[in-house]
Amino acid sequence: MTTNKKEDIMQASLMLFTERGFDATTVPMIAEKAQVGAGTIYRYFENKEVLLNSLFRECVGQIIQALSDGFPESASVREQFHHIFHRLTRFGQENNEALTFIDSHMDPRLLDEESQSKFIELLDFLRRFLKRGQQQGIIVQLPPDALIPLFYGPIVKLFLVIRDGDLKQTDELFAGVEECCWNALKVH
Amino acid sequence: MTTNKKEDIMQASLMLFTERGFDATTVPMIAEKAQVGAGTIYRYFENKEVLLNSLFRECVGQIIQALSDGFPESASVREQFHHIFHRLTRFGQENNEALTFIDSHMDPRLLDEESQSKFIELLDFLRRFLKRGQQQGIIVQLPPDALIPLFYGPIVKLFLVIRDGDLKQTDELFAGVEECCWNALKVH
Amino acid sequence: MTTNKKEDIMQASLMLFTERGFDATTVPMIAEKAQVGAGTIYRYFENKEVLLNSLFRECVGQIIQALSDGFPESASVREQFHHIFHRLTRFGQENNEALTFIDSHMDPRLLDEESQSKFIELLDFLRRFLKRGQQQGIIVQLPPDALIPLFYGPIVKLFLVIRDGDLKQTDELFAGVEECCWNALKVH
Amino acid sequence: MTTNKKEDIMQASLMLFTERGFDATTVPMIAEKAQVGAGTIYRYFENKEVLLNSLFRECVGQIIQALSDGFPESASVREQFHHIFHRLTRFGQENNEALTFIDSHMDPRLLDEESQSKFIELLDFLRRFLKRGQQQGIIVQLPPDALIPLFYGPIVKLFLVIRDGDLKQTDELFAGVEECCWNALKVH
DNA sequence: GATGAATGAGGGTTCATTCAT
DNA sequence: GATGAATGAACCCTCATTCAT
Repeated sequence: MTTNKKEDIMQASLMLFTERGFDATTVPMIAEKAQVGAGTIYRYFENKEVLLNSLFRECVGQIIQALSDGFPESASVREQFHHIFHRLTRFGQENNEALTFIDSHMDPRLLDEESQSKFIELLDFLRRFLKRGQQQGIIVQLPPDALIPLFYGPIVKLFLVIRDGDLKQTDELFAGVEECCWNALKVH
Repeated sequence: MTTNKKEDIMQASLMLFTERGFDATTVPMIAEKAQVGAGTIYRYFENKEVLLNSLFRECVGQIIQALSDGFPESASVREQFHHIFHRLTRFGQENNEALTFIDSHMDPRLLDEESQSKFIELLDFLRRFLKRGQQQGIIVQLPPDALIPLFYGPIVKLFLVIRDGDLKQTDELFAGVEECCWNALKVH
Repeated sequence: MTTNKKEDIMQASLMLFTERGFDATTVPMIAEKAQVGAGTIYRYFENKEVLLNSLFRECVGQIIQALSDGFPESASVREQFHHIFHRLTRFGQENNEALTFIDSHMDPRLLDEESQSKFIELLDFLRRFLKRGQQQGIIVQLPPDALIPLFYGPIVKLFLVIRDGDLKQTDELFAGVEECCWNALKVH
Repeated sequence: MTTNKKEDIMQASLMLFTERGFDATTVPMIAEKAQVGAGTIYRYFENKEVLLNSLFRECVGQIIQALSDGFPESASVREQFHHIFHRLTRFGQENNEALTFIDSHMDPRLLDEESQSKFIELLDFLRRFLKRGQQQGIIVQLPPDALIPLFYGPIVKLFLVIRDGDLKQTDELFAGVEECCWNALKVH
């Protein structure tokens, strides 16, 4: 089977968009990294913006998948949080760019309706978890949208710091940060 | 007194860079918003990139100023954290763009040495605070660079959510988030 | 076979640079005359200045070629001078712009090292000829750099006058001028 | 008396136009060299092009003056040529730029009617001299416009070589070149 | 299907010229 | 009269996109 060009293009864009940003990434750059002709990209994606949106949806979808898959519905809130945190960091470790890419391309000027909906789907998953925790009196009573930044923000930033080489990713580190984030959320 | 054009240009750029990003902001856009001719911008800034760096340094400097000014050197770690959190959120409230602008333009491709140093100055201020707290056994023993995201990240994200209109900024909200962030940092 | 765009661009630039000068020639002008898109020029030449230098080197190279090719090494000084004068004027007749172009673009602000070297190569060819003539006591004892203007200058100017339509180019004219130039050089 | 600003501006332009060419010389450059404000230039000259033309006419006028003044109407052709050659080189020595400036700015796109007429006046002076010499059978029978390059061209080029520092200007040099040029013109 | 040469709209930037001081 | 800050037209150049091969 021939190598999957569409996959190559998406992989190359992901790296370049993450590294340089959408605007600073040129189509020829993507073509070169993906080892395809520039015109080939237009066979798979209507234009650069559509490519971005496909990529964005794909990445967000993967995260939602990672979070939903095997989610311990009936476990304790703490255990559910562990699942979320663990899956998020594992995803980040396996696919370092995706997390950063999503975070730095959440621009309504670039994302279409569908991409934005997809991201809201992710937020809703997190909101639901938080609300259940609040109903059980375990998670602090603040608007969920104010709570999400308390663990999602640190995770994203953490991978940025790691990527810059300023921090080594170890299980201890993630365990420590998880504990901190949980302390941020839980009622004391 | 004549209006200060340089100030107008910086103000306009700040808003546009924050809103659209550096690359998606054109010089004519800045000129129009600042109500000056496009050429005028080049009387004050060598080029668009220099303008970005001036702005970046200015904003980071203001934050450092806000944090250092009246910092309670001899107060408790908790009180010092309150100072930092309060000044940061007050700065964000008074100057909503600046915080977001800095966070979204920390690109080594765009920032020169001096700008990066200036930002490190800010990080060092926060690192010193965290280390003192750790020496007193009050703040958890994790690398400071892993701790900074635990309160700096949420604050930045919070203002993004606020700017998108999804959340109203109230004293209660900030007080609540401060408590959460402190819980994330402190030893339990 | 497709038309050679690079060749078209060089031909168009040669005419325009000669007619209007480098600074007064815009890239769109070149594109229009060469019947290519403006962007196409940048596929073949890094920028306008590189185009100028390519053109300059090409033209100087052609002259050197025309002079060296079949140069009568063992003939008399007079015959060698005839060769030089004849080839120079024939070159000027066949390629009217090139001579004028070179003469009017010998600007160290525009020419790079390599272009300047190439021109020195041409000068050296002429200097060597003059020195041999001086050693044989046939050409007057003045610095070669003062002698070159005595025949190279008039030839260039002659083609300027011709181009302005003030003079018709005939064999008699060139023969007459050659005789004059030789009289300028030779010991009487 | 205050320093003559108009004179300063012309002097500064002469140097810059000669050194860099008309197009590569900016009005602020002239202002700085002339030690006046940029706006001041427009008090004396309608625009940059008018300044060029004033300068051109002034320089050509000075040469005509230098040639006409004390011209030995009734002397021999050889003596008349000596007068012309001597005055031209003396002018070049005293005012190195002017000669080069004129030669490199003889562009119909830049010069107005009047400037071109003024230059024709200079040419006519030279043409008259040549025709008289031809009538006396002393100067070769070629179109005067083909003869002028034989001594005017070398003189201009000579000062270029001198300015580039490749040749020292001495009386012997000029005497030698004069002899050569005369040999080019005279009937043998 | 795949390519990359070609295009031209639109960006950053310069600079001749104006005009309020 | 003199100034130089301000302007905006016009430059050079980039790059998303097309299309002949």
